[in-house]
Order: sequence, then C-alpha cells, then structure tokens
Amino acid sequence: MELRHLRYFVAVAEEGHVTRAAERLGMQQPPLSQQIQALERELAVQLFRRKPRGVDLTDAGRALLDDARAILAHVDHAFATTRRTARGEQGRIAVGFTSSAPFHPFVPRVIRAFREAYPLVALTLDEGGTTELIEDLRSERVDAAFIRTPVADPMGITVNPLLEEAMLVALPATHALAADATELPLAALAAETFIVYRRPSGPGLYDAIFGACHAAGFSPIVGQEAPRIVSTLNLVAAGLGIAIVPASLARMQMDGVVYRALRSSGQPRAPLLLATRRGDTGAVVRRFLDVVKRMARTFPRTDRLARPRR
Amino acid sequence: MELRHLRYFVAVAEEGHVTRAAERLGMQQPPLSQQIQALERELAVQLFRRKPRGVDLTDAGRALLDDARAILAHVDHAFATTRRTARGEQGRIAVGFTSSAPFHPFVPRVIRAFREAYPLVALTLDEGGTTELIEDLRSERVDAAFIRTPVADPMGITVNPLLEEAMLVALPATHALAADATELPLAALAAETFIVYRRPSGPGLYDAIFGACHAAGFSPIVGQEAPRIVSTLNLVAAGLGIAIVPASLARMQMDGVVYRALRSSGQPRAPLLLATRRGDTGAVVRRFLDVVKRMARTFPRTDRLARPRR
DNA sequence: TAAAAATACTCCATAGGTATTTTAT
DNA sequence: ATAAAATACCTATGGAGTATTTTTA
Repeated sequence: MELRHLRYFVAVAEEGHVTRAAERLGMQQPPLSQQIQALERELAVQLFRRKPRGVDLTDAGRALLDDARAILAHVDHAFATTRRTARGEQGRIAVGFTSSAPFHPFVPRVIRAFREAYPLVALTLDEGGTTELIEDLRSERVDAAFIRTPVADPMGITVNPLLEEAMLVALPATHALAADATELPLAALAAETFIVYRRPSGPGLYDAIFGACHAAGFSPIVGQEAPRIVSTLNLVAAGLGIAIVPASLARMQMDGVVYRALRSSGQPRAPLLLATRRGDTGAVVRRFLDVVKRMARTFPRTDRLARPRR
Repeated sequence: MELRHLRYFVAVAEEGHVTRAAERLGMQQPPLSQQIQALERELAVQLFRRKPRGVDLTDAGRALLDDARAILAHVDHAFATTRRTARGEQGRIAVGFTSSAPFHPFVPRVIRAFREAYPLVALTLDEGGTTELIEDLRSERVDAAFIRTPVADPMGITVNPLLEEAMLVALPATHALAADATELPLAALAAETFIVYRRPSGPGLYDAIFGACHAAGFSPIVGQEAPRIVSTLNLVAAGLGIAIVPASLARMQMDGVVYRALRSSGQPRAPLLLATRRGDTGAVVRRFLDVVKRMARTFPRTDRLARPRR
C-alpha cells in the first residue's frame, strides 16, 4: 500500500472514468486499472462498480474517498511544515536576557523585528542572571541569551558582541556632584565610594570600570556589591555610594538617583552581547542570530562596536 | 514520495540507528539508507544528523516525525473503516415505515436488535404513507421500508413478506355487538357499514377484507374511506361505522373504540412487509435484510407467514 | 580504531507501456 | 455497435541485495 494507490484512487473517483483519470495522471489506462485492482485486492474490498460508460464508487469507496483526500492533504501539509522548519521559518526559540538587557532599546526592537519576520516561530522570553542563562543555554532551556558581560568559561558557548554603549555615573540626588549639570571627568570620582556589580563566577563590568579608573589615575574605593546591575540603583538611592552603569539604564528614572555623563576620553563602555550554543544547528537560532547581527550593524553609529584591534 | 518513505523514516527515527531500523523492517541497511536519502533529497531537507554511533533527528526531522506517525495511523484507520463499510458494519441506513407498522411488536424489536448488532451503523427512521415510501426508496431517501400492503407497481422494488397477523373488528363502544365479549363470526358484520383504508394508488388491505367477506357470504357496505389505517379508528370512535384492522392496532387504546376478535375460519389476515430496492448493493441494507428475515423466522408461530401455495 | 553510514554495483520485481479482448448496454 | 474496462504480454525503472569504502568521535 503506497500513496500512489491513494492518488490514483482519488483521480479515478473524481473522474468516474479510468481512461480520463489516466489521462489526468499522465499515464495509460491499463496500468491505472491494474493499480486500482491491486488496491481493491489488498483491501479485499470492491471500491468501484464497473459500468459500461465509466465506474462509480461503492459505499466502501465513498467511505475511503474522504479519508484518502485527507491523507494526501496531510502529507502535503507535513512536507510544507518540514521544509519551513528546516528553513527556520517555523518552530520555537527561547531567548534569555539579563535584567539590564531590555533597557537597551536594541533588545525590544530586535525581538519585535524577529517576530514580524518569522510569525510562525514561537518566541518565548526568560529573564535570568548571566550565570544562570549560560547554564540554561547548555541545558537547552534557552537557545540564545542577551547578556551584558563577557563570559568567563565559554566552553561550548559562542558569545557574539553586538553593541557597546557609554556608561553614566548614577549619583544620589543629594550628592554635591549632582548639582553640577555638566559632564564629569572620571577623575572627579576618585574620592567616592563605588557600588559595584559583580557576579559570583566572573568579573561582570568590574574590569571595564576599574580599568578606566586606573587609566584616569586612581584606584576606586569599593563599597557594597550588588547582585545585579538594576539593584545597584537602589543602593545609590539609599546614599551608600555612586555607581557606573550602562547609559540605557538611565531610562529607568528612580527617585533619589540622578545620572551624569562621563567625559568621553577614557570613558568605560558597556557591551551588549548575544550568547548561543557553539555549533547549534537549529535553523531558527541561525535566523535569529542573522536578524540580531544585521540589526546591530545598522544601529546608530555611537553604539557600534569598536573594531577589534588585531 | 510514497508511504514507504514515511514508514522507513519513522523506523529510523525511532531506532536512532539505520542498521537496527533495517533489521526491524526486515531489510538491509544500504537500501534503507538510500530511501532515507531519497526522502531528504525530495524534501530538500536534512532529517537526520549522522553520528558515529547512529543518527539523530534534526529539528525538521522532529517536526516530520509526528506528522508521519499521524499519517500512517490515518491510513490504517481509513482502511479499517473501508473494510467495515464494505462488510456493512459501518455506514448509514434510512428505514421508512407506515403509520401502522410500529404498532406491530416486530418492528421496534428488530430495530433494537439491529442497532445492537451494528452499533457503528447510523440508523434513521422516517414515517410516511406507502406510496410516499416507495417513492422515497426509488429516490434513495430511504433504503428500506416497513409496509402493510403489497405494492401495485414494484418496478425496481423488492417486497419481502415477513409476517402475517390476524385482523380484529374495531367497533364503536356503543355498538350492540360490543356488548358481546366473545369472538364474532365475520358474517355477523354483514349489515354493518365498513370504514375502509385504501390508498389512492393501490388496494391496501381492501382486497383481503373484501375477499374474506365474500367467502363468508356477503358483500360489505362501504362507508367512509380513511387515508391511513390509524385514522380509521377516529371514524369508528365517531360512530361512522366499523373497521377491520390488524390485531397489533389494538395496542392503541382509544376512547370510544372496542376491539373484538374474528372467528378464525375465513378470518382476513394482514401482512407486514419490507420493501427494498431491487439489487441494492449496499452492504448495510443487506445486513438489515438478513436481521429482519432471521428475526421474522423466529417470531411466534401464529404470526408466521402461511407457506405460499404453489 | 571501530562502528555505522555511504557508495558502487548487480539483480529482479513490478510499475507502466502496447496490443488486444471482454463486457455491458 | 460502441465505449470503456480488463487481460496478456513486454519493457525498464528503481527498490532491494551484496561487497566495499568512507566517515567521525
């Protein structure tokens, strides 16, 4: 029993005429008659009643016709779905992000663009800490993750740098420097207590900030450590110190916190990165990466990556 | 693209191993590999990732697997349905009956028995006049019809005699003969006005009643004609005359009407018949006829048919 | 290096073609 | 008498078998 038999059966049933059906199928009448007979023999059921000017369906044949059509349609549908899945146009993708990532306008923008470009892909979003997200990537709970810091141990993980942005100083509103409306040189913060974000297993943005301070000629005084970037702002509002945060965080206005720009020379910069599994063959993930990289290239110049020095 | 490809694909996907799948399919590994490749080529999609100890599904392959299983199951289901339909175990049948037929206990009994024996057959019931039912049979609105009178023009119709029953006199309750509790000889009705049932296109039970009366030595006085057997009883209740009706009608107790048996010698008898299309090839109809005929043979002796004299 | 899949080839079963007969009105 | 399906027979495509090579962790 093969699909051929069903295709032939439907053609004969629809034409009510073996010869005409053979014509429609681009074949001769005798082999078509034979295949129909083979089908009837295998089912041990008479499907057609032979009449002098054609054939017509028996009750059993009529019962089979609907099913045969449905089966053939199902086959077509399955193939279309398979092809779309292979092209990455259909399927599912789970995207993770750290708490600070969605403040960067690039992230919601790229998610929206992907959803529009691939409406048949079910995209789910999960927030998590960087360490957690890397673990989720390895265990395939997520397929891609927007993170803000390079990964310490990228075994099996590819980290794609996307954009960089300036960093700002977050000051308590009552702070003396907050009165100054202009941008600050980094050196002006030499006497301040720094609230830093540092995750247990890696440096976070720590190195970028400290490197910039050292270049500016001082070694920062470290106060409280916060578990995630967003929570540093709470500590700043409480007057426990100042913090250097990615510029996009300024979108979150928080009572008791004001932001001030840093003078561009020697300014630390915060990256936005996308982590994926190394050698992931999922076509949807590849499509997602394509969209993300393409959009990163067309993002406003100031946020583009510095060309890596070779 | 043939079902073979889907069967092979499912086997390989389930085993995760071409060689083992080939074993399960009772074939060698190379032709199986070839067929899988042919499937991938036709879809232009890679379904398996080849690994040193077997193969595993790509996303596209995983998408196809569910559909492939569903398609193969659908094929099996379709074939089972087709076979059942051919055997008359599944399908539909429309059964007609004249207004007086369901009073005969045989009719509801046989309907119930058929429904139990063939639960997958959808049986519908339609009441109608005899002429109407014969027309419905010809136009395939019904497939079988219980009727009470032979058909005048049975062109293309087979009428199967099933049972015969005695006839009773229906008398107005106020009638002098109603006081007499015992059975009556037919001759006692010689002076009565007969209400007869006679359909436009045929004799109905007219001939049976008149024949019996003539044999009893009188020619009945005909009063009103009623359109259907049941309505004769209304005319009897109204005192317009008496009627000779099938014994099973006595199940319908009606105010103002009493029934009296007729002495058996020369008693007219009413047939119950089943009309079907001559040469109907519908397996369900054949099953129905089988059940009806079998049950008619095992019905209480007094209602069985007189052996046709040759 | 070893297990498994892929390739190369051979064979034959059968789908499909051609010619003719049978069937049913 | 005629249209159409069935049968008989032939051809050749391609599915399946055997032997061998290639692949990859």
